Amino acid sequence: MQNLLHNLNPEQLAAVTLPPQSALILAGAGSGKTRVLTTRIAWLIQTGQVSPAGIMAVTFTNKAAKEMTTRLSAMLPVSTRGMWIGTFHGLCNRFLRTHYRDCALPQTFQILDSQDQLSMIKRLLKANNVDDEKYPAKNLMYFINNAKDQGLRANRVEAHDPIERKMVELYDLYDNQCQREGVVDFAELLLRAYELLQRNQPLREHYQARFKHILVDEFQDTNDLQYNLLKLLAGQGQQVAGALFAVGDDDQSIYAFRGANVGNMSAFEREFRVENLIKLEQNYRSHGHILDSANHLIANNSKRLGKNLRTDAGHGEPVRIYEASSDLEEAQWIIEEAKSLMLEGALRSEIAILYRSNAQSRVIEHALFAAGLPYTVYGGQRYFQRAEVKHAIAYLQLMDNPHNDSAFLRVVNFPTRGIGMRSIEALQAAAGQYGISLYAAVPYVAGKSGSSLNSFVKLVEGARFETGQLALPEMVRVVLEASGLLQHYQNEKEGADRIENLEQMVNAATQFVQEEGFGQGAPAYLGPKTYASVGEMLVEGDGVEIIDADTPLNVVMSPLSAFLSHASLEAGDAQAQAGQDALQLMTVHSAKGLEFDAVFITGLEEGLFPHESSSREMDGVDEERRLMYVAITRARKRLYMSFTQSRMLHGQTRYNMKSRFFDELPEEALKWISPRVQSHWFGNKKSSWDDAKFTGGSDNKIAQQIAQKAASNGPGWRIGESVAHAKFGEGVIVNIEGGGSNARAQINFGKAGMKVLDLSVAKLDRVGR
DNA sequence: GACTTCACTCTTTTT
DNA sequence: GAGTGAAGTC
Repeated sequence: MQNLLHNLNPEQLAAVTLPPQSALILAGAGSGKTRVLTTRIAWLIQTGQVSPAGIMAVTFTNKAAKEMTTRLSAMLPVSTRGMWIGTFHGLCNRFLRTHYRDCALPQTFQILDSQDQLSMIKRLLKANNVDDEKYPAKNLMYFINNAKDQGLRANRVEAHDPIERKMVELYDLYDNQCQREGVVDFAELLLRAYELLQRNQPLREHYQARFKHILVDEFQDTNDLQYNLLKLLAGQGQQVAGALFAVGDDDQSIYAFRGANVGNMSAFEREFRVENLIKLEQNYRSHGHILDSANHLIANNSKRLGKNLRTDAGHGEPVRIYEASSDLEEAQWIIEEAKSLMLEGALRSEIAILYRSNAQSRVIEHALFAAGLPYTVYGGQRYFQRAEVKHAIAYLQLMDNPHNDSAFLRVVNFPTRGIGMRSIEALQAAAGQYGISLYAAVPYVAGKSGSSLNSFVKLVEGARFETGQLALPEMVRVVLEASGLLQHYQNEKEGADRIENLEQMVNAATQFVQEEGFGQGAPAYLGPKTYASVGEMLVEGDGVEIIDADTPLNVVMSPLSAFLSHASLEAGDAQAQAGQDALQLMTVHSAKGLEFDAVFITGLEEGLFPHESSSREMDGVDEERRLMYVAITRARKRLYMSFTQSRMLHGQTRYNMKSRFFDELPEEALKWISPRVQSHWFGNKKSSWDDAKFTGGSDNKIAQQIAQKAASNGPGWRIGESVAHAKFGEGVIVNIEGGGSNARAQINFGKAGMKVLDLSVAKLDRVGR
């Protein structure tokens, strides 16, 4: 045990060895919070205070859960089996699978991902003749998820106006439809679990008694429903209360947009009468200048629990800041800097390029590709989200639960088999009339379309019959063939990648079966029906069935059901080119929890970072600032920031001002390395930018256009230039009209808005540094 | 019914 | 720019 606790600093040690009471650990970035969390679990078990089955550890991402499990197995001689370690969604899924009857779900219920949820809502709107202009599907989806995240069913949502009343009505219809189809969305997983525990006392008491220690990672990201679920599980206010050990950092709360409520931290402190509050402020990750920047920036947020990171590492290198002329040039600069880092010996995988939104990766990817540098993009199009993979999954879903209409519609005519709009409409009418699924409605459709539908049903059932005894990977292989998907893509010109992805699915299934402990040859369908005979079922209280704590996944789920859950819940990290040493590209959001020797934060422009939509939301800019804080604190040794004068976004060029966050960084930690070039588009003055970059492609045209426009206005002002106005403050020239003494400039003054000023009259200053 | 083309919108982050 | 949905053509 000495081993376990050595090398912990006093605060970490105190946190790890706290008595079994509720505790709140304020853990700054890079302060070793995962270490504290896992060491505490190990310590609790090694000191005999709790058995593995008494532990529940909740995270938000699958990555974090996996990491925790790995670290624990390294620390503990005992197996991590029996502990409940996972994401909120993963654990709730497991819980609902175990108690599917008690929460009125079919044993093979399936999970809708956001895509499926949206398409389902669209269908619902259509079926009910709702004007989708007035009630956009996305809004309704947001409305529903929001309600669920707060733990509210339709009958408990307050409607303030007719629009909301209608939305509530649709919410109810939506829930009914889900129930008919035997599908649940993400939020529903949590809400069902919560309601079941709420309603079912013996069950609740069983779990309360079981989980002596509940540990929550990234507590600042919990939403109201998740917090309430934790309260219920911990048995807050009860005699047998479990200890809730919450680790979080209010400065890293970046998920308010999906219902996260930082207020849960102070609510927790208050409601659980937390006496043990420990701050971890010693940072082991970043050099001084980087940490100073982070501290300085985040100090601009008002509502904070208060925390300042310190480090023993020296100042290190200053933060380098670069102003590029365009997004292309920004990418070029990143590549040059990355190359020189690698010359100094940096590993490619230790260099991260971060951006605010996924759309920004395109330009950088392009440049990296052209430069021949290997890179990996995280997030974005994930494996299980790819169209061809979703198609294959849909066939599997239909075989496990034919009433999943989303799956049905996805593949009923893909590959095409002569079932068109009219057949589908007839089918939907029949299904609506009898209140049944599309699959179940097939017998009610007569005529020609009826017979093609029938053969589709036969296809699905034939596949099920054929694969009845096969193991999951073999089953997947058969389905890929039988569905005609493989053949379809073989005939397609650009189908090679897709076929590869489909074949990859067999591997994914093989790996999954192994990792989850399903027997190598276990039939894909078999599993749940056998659990009663395994003797793992206990009966308590009013005949409530409780499968014992240690029941592994393979007892409550068939390999197929489990695999389908996995596909929805894990989405598959963009198939990481394992082993490949590559540059890491990702959004700031997905960088959370990671660290790199060198980090580039790109696109630091007003409107992009902070994002323009943030100014509309309450405390939106504060959240953007926290996001920036997360980005900065990812870096160990080197930090780069960049912004550009012009950027191609959504098909048009935009001219943004540099991000306000630059003004919130400590000047002494920064080094501005952009060349100060006034008019690099004019031929006479050679800029230090490589003019070669304008020699080809569409950018060349844009550059010429801009140069022409600028030239016609004589020396002085050009588009993209930063200016200052006595009244309006700082701005960026977005456009210049006319010439000579008539020249007028359209200037984006950010806070003061867009203005058109007469250049011969307006008093403008150049903004230099 | 299948397939192509065109016009249109919506562009933040994700379990 | 991409993805969607509607309309047009075979």
